[in-house]
Amino acid sequence: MTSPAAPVLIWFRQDLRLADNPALLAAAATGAPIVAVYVLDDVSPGDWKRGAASRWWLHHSLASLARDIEALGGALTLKRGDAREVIPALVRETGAQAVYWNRRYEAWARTRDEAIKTTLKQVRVEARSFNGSLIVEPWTIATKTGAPYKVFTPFWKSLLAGHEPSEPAGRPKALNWAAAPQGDTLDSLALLPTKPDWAGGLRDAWTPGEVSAHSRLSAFVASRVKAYADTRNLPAQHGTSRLSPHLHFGEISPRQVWHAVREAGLAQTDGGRTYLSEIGWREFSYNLLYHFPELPDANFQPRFDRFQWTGTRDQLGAWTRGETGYPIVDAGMKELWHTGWMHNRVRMIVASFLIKDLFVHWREGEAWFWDTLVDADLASNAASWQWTAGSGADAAPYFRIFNPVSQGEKFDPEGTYVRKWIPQLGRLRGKAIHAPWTVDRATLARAGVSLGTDYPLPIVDHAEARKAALAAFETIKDAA
DNA sequence: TTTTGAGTTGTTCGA
DNA sequence: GTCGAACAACTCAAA
Repeated sequence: MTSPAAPVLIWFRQDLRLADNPALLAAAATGAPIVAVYVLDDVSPGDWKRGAASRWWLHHSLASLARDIEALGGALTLKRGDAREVIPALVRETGAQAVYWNRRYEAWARTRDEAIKTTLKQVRVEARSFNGSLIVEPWTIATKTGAPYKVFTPFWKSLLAGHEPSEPAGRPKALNWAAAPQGDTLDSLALLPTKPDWAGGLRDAWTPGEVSAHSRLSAFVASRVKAYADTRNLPAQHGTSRLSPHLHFGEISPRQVWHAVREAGLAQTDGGRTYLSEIGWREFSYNLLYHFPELPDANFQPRFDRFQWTGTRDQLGAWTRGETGYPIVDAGMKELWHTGWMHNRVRMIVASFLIKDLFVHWREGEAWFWDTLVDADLASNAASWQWTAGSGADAAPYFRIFNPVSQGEKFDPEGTYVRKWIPQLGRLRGKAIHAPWTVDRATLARAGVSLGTDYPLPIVDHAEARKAALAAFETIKDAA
């Protein structure tokens, strides 16, 4: 089926945008009519099945992409099922001459995509993949000896030295659409929560989609990049870009982000450099995931296999519910639960607490984040949890144990963030709000707080937990 | 091949 | 209150 009118199928995945989309641009450049498809594939083996918050986002992002495509006279076909069957079936149905997509880097996705490529080639259908979500492909950056980088700083220097991204492309000027095949309705994909509908907080906090991604980026570049180096650590302030879910779903590309910062003349400022290095961490995480595909599942440093994770289900439960008795930890867990997102500084605090105060395996934290974050990303999530645990590449040193009280005092000095998410502590003043168990009864009473009733007592003693953690890490040192 | 300097995000203690 | 050192040892990456 290679008549001149045979369509090109563009398979959308985590690139839910029209601008700067290499696969879409290449499809448009062929001049052939286009069939646009998204496949909800929950059945490919090895898949980390998308979590609930992420599904909510996906629903709205797909709705947004479908609207944008319709505005250009086309239609987005939705399908659910095993992509290894769905894509070839769509090719047969539409008589497509080619399938184009942007790459993904998870082990299961790579295996699946390779299989699809093979299937398509057997029936003489062209299959082409593109880089739509990274500044550099993970196989392009290597040390002098050709090995993948395992340390962030040299990785990032190497990228900056020779791999600055080219100018992002715009939307394709004109798209020639083929008749869209029959698909499933968005509602039938059942991506939204029903009973109960817990997504109210997500709706208040976010607007998925390409247009919204760009307004967030513009607002961030216009007003907050300059001070980013100083304000990014303050969870009560809106100092970060909050682009993570948009980047995860490919509603915006890192190349577009990079150029927006550069166009504004901020790339060489403290704020700009610091911010772009966060994009660098995203790249680095993908680099790690690509070269070490087991990163989400296994300790990067095998000696951590000996670590005794003695935390209990109850402790994990208290952490997930935000009932640890440490206000900055609990505030973060509440923010996550209600908005599907948590400020990065607080992510580090809660992660350190789960691992080093509660001795719960980092994979439990990874799994909870996977289910509850709208920006849940296999590469970033895995790399970050292993970093905190100390089990990862270029990981935090074992003695870096966050003190939840001093972190609260340092980064939420007015207690504004805690007050927002734990209103029952709202009338405590000064440092008291970060350590209510240290406050005398009279003061607590005046603030209307009854510890153990309105708000839990600490479930562990941090000072003791810290000592225990240091001792535990001692036991997994490599034998001399 | 060997050597050398470095390595996101912290805390505590003692001067 | 502020400051520097100690907290380990190891691995990485380049010279």
